[in-house]
Amino acid sequence: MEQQVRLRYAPSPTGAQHLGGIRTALYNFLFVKKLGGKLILRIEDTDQARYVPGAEEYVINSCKWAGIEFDEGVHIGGPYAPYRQSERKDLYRKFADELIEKGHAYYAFDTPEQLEEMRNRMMAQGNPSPAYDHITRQYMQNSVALSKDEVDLRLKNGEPYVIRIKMPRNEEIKFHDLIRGWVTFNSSQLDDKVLFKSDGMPTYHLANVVDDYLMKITHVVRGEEWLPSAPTHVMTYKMFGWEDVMPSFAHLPLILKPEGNGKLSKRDGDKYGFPLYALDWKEQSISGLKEKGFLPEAFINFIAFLGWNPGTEQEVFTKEELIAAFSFERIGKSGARFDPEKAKWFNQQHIKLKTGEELANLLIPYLEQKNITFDLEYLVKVCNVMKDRAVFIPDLYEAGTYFFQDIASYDEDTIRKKWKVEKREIFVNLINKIESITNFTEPEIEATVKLFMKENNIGMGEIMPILRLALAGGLQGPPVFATMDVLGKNISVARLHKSIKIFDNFQ
RNA sequence: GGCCCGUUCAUCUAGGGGUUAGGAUACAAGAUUUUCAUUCUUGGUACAGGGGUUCGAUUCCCCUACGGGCUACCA
Repeated sequence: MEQQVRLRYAPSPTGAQHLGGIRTALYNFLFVKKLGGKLILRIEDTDQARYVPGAEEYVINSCKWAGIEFDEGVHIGGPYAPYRQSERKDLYRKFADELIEKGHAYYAFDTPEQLEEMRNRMMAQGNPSPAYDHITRQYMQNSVALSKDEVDLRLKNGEPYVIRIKMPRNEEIKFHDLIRGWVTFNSSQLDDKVLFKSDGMPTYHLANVVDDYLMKITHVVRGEEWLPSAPTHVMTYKMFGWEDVMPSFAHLPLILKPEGNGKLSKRDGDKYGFPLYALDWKEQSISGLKEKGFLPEAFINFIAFLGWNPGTEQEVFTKEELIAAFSFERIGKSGARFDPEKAKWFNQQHIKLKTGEELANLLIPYLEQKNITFDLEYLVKVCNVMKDRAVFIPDLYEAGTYFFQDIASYDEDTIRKKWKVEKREIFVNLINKIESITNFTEPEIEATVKLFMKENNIGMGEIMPILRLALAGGLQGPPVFATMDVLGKNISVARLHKSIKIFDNFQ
């Protein structure tokens, strides 16, 4: 019988999680949904020095907004609780001890100063990257180099120590990566990583392997920055005798900065004039795509395409479609640069997919924040006529403020260009005609105005810009008749009358 | 420096021993629209370089270059 697919997203709460982090969560989610498995949210907070309060909530909220749902995790519990490594602290020690008993790990008493000295000495000898490895360990303060009596004494005296993995010499470590295929390392190149710190906490390397084992994780999907330490993890599984249940690995290509070199980093913040995060986090001076007016559907669609593609020409995907189309085989191997322009296009596409009602509901929080009052039914109408003109949600309002308040300012240059005094009388007649419409709807208005133009033998170009100017103050916007329909008869007519007075100033 | 992973238009990418190397974004031009936006049409720009293997290489192999990651009692 097939083992149930279980994946985990395991961020460390050291700051705001950017696009890359959410993309990792998303790929985990898509795969789990496609295969009907479980997704776990585990918090890897073994480094108390780097802990940032609020980071955990930020991750949870970001995922929630993006529509990434978990089946188990720190925020919802589950059969393998607790899901926060700091709360699992007591359970790691015995695994470290087990490795020591098996001869796969050892105590190391070296102080930070001694380690520093070792590195300086080796660098002075021409070694640019000194490592605590199978050679170095023989000359250091540890239970491999020291006598048993000495070690026992130090332990008895309560000397601080760490537990290091005893990486074997010259062994080939080969593992299959779902994205990269077979990857090979030689154990002699690997160092004796610390598994258990002197503060009583495990390091990532131990906690990660132990928890994945305990939580029956079947696939480890994480960023490419983990590839160099993957062989250490593979070796750890082997040392525990867990090879038969070792998860599959998938190391994702990194997301690169919009400009310049390097991977996207937590410290990139807002420096590109475009949010690189899902949500605002004011205390950390971080602004989010949500607050910018991104739709979560567009957000996941876009980040999914950063490194993955379906192999077809379809680009606009709903969440369900992404789940159906997703596979690791179609993830690329090279890093992808984040492109704000393409991101905007995705948002525009998803806005077009929404109904006026849906858009109105998304716009409401923005309007409330700006203290703009509105009628829901009216708002829906505005959204319907504005949606082809919006890239971000606030554009629905910002590109058509004249739907909500008096015209703030008229485009004077255009008035000078389009307004002809000799047409004044005919324009007044047209206004009267419009005022006489009883059924004030787009088709009615259009029929009336067009009939008027025909009777008076005037062209569209002579009258439409004037109407638009009178109703919207400028030359952009939805079709004039639709605009009047939305505005309603009272306001439309009032603005037309008022415009005459304004135009009169431009003889 | 060492180890590992990469390299197709400006960007995201498809493709794969013989193709006019395809799509999308951005950009430009045109059409539609009374305007803007939408939509549609058209256009330019890409297989990092050098060696092999082969009748033939962008595709397979090697080397070089370039890019990236890692190189902590951080994850």
